[in-house]
Amino acid sequence: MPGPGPTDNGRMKTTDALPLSQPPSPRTLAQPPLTSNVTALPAPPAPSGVASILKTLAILEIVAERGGATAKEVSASLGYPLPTVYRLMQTLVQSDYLVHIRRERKFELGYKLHQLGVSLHRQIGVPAEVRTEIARLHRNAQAAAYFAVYRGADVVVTYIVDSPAAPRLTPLSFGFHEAAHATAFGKIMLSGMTGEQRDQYLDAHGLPQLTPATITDRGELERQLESISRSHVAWEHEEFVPGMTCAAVGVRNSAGLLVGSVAISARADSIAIRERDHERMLRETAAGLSRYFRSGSVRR
Amino acid sequence: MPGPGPTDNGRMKTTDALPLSQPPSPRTLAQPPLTSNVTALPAPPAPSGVASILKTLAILEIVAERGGATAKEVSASLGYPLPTVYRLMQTLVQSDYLVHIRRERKFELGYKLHQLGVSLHRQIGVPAEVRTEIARLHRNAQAAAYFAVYRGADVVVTYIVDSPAAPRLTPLSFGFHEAAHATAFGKIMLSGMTGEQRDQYLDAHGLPQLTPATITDRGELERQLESISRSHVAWEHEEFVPGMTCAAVGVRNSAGLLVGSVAISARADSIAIRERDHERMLRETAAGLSRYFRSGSVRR
DNA sequence: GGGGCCCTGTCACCATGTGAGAAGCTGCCT
DNA sequence: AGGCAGCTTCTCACATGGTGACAGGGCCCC
Repeated sequence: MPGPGPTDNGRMKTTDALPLSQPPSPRTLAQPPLTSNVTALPAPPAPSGVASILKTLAILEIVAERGGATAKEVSASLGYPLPTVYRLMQTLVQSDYLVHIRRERKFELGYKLHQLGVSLHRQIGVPAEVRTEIARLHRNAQAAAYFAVYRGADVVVTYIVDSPAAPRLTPLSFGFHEAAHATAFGKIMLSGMTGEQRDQYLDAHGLPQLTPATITDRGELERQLESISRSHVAWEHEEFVPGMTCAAVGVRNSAGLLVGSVAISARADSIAIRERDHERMLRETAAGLSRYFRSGSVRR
Repeated sequence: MPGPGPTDNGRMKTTDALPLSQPPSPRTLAQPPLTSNVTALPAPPAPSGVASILKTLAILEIVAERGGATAKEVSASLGYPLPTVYRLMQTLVQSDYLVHIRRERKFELGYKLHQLGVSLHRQIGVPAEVRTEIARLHRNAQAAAYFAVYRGADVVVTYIVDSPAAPRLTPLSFGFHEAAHATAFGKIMLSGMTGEQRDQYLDAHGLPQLTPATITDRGELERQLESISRSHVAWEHEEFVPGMTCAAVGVRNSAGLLVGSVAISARADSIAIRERDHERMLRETAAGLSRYFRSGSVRR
């Protein structure tokens, strides 16, 4: 068996069972080598949780990543014994989360995942007004345009309009909710939290260094958030993706609470010369959407 | 619906029918001993599979159906003890399949489901040529138009074009793969199988009666399939949805194998007068797509 | 301040999932 | 065709890991 290293046959704590190995989560990207000193940080995600379920979900994600996989491949890449893999996969097949394509001897994703994806979008529900305003912003600013909202404890991108000429930042897509400290819309949302909420959030997520310019010092971030809450606009210069810059403005509801934010991104050099223009367009879009969240109409 | 119900096809309406699902506490609950007599029914629910995973997936689906649910609601409607529900849901949260919205004390679907949905669509991958041809068929026939393919052991709808004036049959959407015996594209696919494959399929799925006109007799179905394999067109008159009728023609690849089928649906009365026209348009579309699957181009 | 929910621990039990081994089952190669 | 070499399913004894009653924080709302 091509298992990694010494196959621990005996009944041991299969501590390596951390199935979070492969998932293409942006969490694991951009690991600056740093000094390889053994940081005592409890970096590995807590292994808490029901093991068999984590295993099953890991299988699902492997199949998603590879665009279909055989049981053997799954067994090899996750290190689970073959009969276990079959049992778990059959359970997924039975519930329509996977499909077994016997002809090709492999498993692929099942249709239930389509339904769940649709349900997710329905739950998030971006109103048509938001969509048209973000599209308009994209056209006017000739930059990728985003809308993000609070959801639970996260800041989530819920709508994006871009084009080949003005593409989105690659890690950004619907559902993105990491790295608030390094994105413009993330900073807007952080600046709208109470100090306590912010502490809790930053404790949980940390300030990973994504580029050389990423703010990793808590004090510096706090100072910038302070200034953002006065100017009502957040900028981010190559702190998230090298060579790219972002700006965002908050959207508030009738109670004056921050409900979301509007953002644009563009190449750092191209946007620099037009900061004023871009800020104005952002502010106009945000004002229109704030009106919408107050009164149900974008028009003044 | 709650996945655990095997061979419960014909259950397609996504009504919010209370997920009675499986026995709440099958073992622990002391059953009134007497009544155990009979019920020699072959135990319709075959709860084969890993129980904890079925429970977890059932939770996921409850949250999807209701558009968010509290742990208590889940516990009540599935009959699982509260701590168990919390444990399972937290595991899902940890893997981004659920999100816990503390403010509203409820759980909603997580972003991983979006990624998985996207992966599913990528795996199924409907070519642009198919999309444009189906759209053209919809316009010309002024009827909802469908494309379905084999996938594993199923016949799956992968693309639909409809409009308010010519809406799709309500249970039909991307990923639909039930009731092959009652749909036109299903009949086309069944007619392209070997007798053995067909037997296996029908044994597994049965011929549930969906409307008064549904063919539920295996012999009658076989006879009709026979005739379909000669005429190369399948009709279905109110066998799937009352008042609606469907027609389908197969699409073949260079090896002459059936790879998919094209279908349209319309009100039974409106389509009746133009059967010839509709058949012709279906045949033209199917021929074009067959050319595409043979040579990579729709054009002759 | 108090009461009523949510939510999260703790813990002993034992049902449940686990994984080695081996037997079906295909389809491929010779 | 035969036989082989995978893939897939089954069986079974074991102890692990999940389970669920209970109880203790935490939070909001009355």
